Amino acid sequence: MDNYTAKGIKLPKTKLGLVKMNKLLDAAEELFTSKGFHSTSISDICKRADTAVGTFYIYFDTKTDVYRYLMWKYERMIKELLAESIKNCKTRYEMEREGIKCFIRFALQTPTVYNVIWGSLSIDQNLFFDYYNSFSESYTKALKRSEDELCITDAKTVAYMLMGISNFVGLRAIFEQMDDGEIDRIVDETIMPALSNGIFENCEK
Amino acid sequence: MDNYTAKGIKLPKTKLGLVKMNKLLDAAEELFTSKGFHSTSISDICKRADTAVGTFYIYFDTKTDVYRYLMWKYERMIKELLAESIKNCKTRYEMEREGIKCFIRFALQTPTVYNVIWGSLSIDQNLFFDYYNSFSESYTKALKRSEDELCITDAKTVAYMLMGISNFVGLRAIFEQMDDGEIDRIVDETIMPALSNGIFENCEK
DNA sequence: TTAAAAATATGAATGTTATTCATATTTGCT
DNA sequence: AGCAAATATGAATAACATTCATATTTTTAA
Repeated sequence: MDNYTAKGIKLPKTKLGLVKMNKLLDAAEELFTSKGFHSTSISDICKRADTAVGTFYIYFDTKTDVYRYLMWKYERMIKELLAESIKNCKTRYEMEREGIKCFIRFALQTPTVYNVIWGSLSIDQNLFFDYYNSFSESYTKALKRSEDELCITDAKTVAYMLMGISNFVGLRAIFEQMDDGEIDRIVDETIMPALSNGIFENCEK
Repeated sequence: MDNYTAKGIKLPKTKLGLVKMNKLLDAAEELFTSKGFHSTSISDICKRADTAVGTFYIYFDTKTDVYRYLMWKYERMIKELLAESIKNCKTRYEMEREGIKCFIRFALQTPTVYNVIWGSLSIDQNLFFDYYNSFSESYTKALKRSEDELCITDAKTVAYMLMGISNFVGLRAIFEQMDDGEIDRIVDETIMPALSNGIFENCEK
């Protein structure tokens, strides 16, 4: 098995190797962002990284493995950002507000996160499944920890609802190129009131 | 311009042509959903449809155009199912309840809808963008028509929230292979109460 | 019914891409 | 320095999307 990580990536053993590999990863990320995964060729990546095609295959088994690596990177990044964003929150309400804002801001800055995560469906369904399973599990646990602040009976369904809201409003933020002010307004004035009072007329105002 | 539709598809003018084109469409749909877009080759499609490669290009400009046609078909199918599901509803509350149930049931029966719609991100971002733009516009208009039954100020954001909820709970229904009874229970006992009263403890019970 | 015109069918040819491989160069170690 | 391991290289391979010149079938209209 040599030096393989779990991600189809073979780690370099010299400084030169590390430099080359990072140049390849950066080039791939930049090109996936601007041109998309499938219209980026390996030779595009290698040209931008000043590297021969063969070198690419020293570090990555396939083009998909670069993708897999990116997905793993995004998962870590999002979890860290979310943890950081709610670290000073006192209530579950505040945590939801800050978590949702954080996710939407991240989506706007990193729109390729949708390409990578949702695009995994066309590459390996297990990647997609594992990603959302891991995410919904964390979210469900967090909601259960705050059970006394919530009036819900099925935390897992609520976790999926909240993930859906963040993801789809994040999508809209990208479509409409919102700025941070607009995100704050939408979360504070529409999403949080809806989560507090519901959306129907007979609810508390 | 000849005989092109808006979808990169050139319609046949004879019965033979229509038969061939439909065979190609059916073959493509089966292969895209089972193997995915990128691992399905034109020659795979043509083999399954008993057709020469060149014939494919009489009816479709590119492989992506077949995909575009499939997305358009799903879009129509979902919109028709939704319209049908709410046709006897009196209130917006009932419409949301039935619409959400309908979508989740459809997702469960047709899990490939996620592969096709979300997978479009890795094929042509415009496909994805157009799909959700069209959907959110319809949803927003519907919400505005029921404005007096809702306590919302930003219908478009709420439309995205509701799409997010349906899509993500639909995803969970697939992950956990729910049956129709479980879908009803989740919608009736968790989603609709959350949409009526919110999810936080201080809300109306 | 029939022949010309239009539509459709065909698969070999073209250019591009992901991946492999034999060979050359560089690095780390003693 | 000198040797082995690691890394670099780009031409070669195979598979693919798309094109095209040619053959066959269908429609049109006399």
